[in-house]
Amino acid sequence: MVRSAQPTTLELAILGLLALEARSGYDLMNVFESTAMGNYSSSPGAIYPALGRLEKRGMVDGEVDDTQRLRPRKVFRPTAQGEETLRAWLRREITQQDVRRNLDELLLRFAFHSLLESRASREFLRGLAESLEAYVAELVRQRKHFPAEAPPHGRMAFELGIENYRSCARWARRMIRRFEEES
Amino acid sequence: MVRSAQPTTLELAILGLLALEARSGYDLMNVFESTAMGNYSSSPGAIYPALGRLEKRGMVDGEVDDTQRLRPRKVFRPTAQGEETLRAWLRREITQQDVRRNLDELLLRFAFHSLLESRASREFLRGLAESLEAYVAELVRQRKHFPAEAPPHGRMAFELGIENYRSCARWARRMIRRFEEES
DNA sequence: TCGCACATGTAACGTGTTACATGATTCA
DNA sequence: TGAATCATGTAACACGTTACATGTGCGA
Repeated sequence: MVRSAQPTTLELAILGLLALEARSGYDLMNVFESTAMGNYSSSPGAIYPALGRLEKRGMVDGEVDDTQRLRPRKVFRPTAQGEETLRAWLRREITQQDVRRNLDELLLRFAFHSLLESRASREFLRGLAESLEAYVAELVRQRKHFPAEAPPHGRMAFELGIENYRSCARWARRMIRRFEEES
Repeated sequence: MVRSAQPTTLELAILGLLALEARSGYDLMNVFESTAMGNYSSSPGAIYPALGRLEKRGMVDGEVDDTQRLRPRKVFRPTAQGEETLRAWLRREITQQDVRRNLDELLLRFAFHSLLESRASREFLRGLAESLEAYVAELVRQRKHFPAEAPPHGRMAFELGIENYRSCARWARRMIRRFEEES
């Protein structure tokens, strides 16, 4: 239970997956390899050390399962402290920084929002939509002042960037509406 | 001119920027900090060592400029070998791997395609669109076999992922058309 | 004289990547 | 017997992050 440096994204992704369902390191590797979470890297050299760190910090708890005929597996689940850390991460205020540099992480966070009350999700989505819309507005402003001699391909890539942020914002608004219809 | 390990994305981004225009480390920091290339991290602790590595490998060439009244700047431009490495990167075949895990890098590559003939860009875009469409098809297949008990928020995030890949594919197709209209 | 913009760097540290090592069980 | 799948790990290495250190000239 060592002093807790703030967890890496991989550690938080692992924590989230374990909160949904107890898993072994091998299970986690498969999730990262086969599902759309693939951008968070699998490979034993990342997973096992991350699990070790989480265990050392008292975030997860491993239990050996040798009921199966194969090599015994070590199945992890989050501790109370781990759950708390996870929830704190899920609830964290959305900053402009996050939207600019860590949009993927924000979406990962949202993916685990099933662990929170639906009220929290709605607030999260609202914050996300607002930050995205603000950022899009800024990008559009930047585009206006693009120097004429700027390379055309750079400009095209920039257009795509704007479009993606926009479509993400629309998605967030749509999800908010979906939540409101449900209640 | 040491044995050349394959360059990191940051190194290639730097190489591309220098190919567009000779710059100092400080200039590069500003580009990464103020433009939409912000996801590639600025900060002297990344830029200067990267420039050092590129110089050591004979990819870039630094020249001290003390015509200005301020502290002398070291302005870099790519060597012939650096340009070659850059072009090889820009032309590299697009793999499914790239689309899944490094879409950002692909877009960065496209942003520097002004350095190539427009024929190469069209081929790049075609490859990109095809890979994206194949990946979207696979994701849609995955979605069909989603277990019913899968957390709803994860599913929603997954939907956004599909949408983004789709919108990127549409962008690529649109850019191809734009190139064709020009010629 | 103080702070700011310009400008270049270094050192410690943690983490992901790659590659390797091991071990049990099942099936061809 | 050998390959495949299940399963857990370690070691070297390179890179980015953070924080620190330094130096110049200009304007308030």
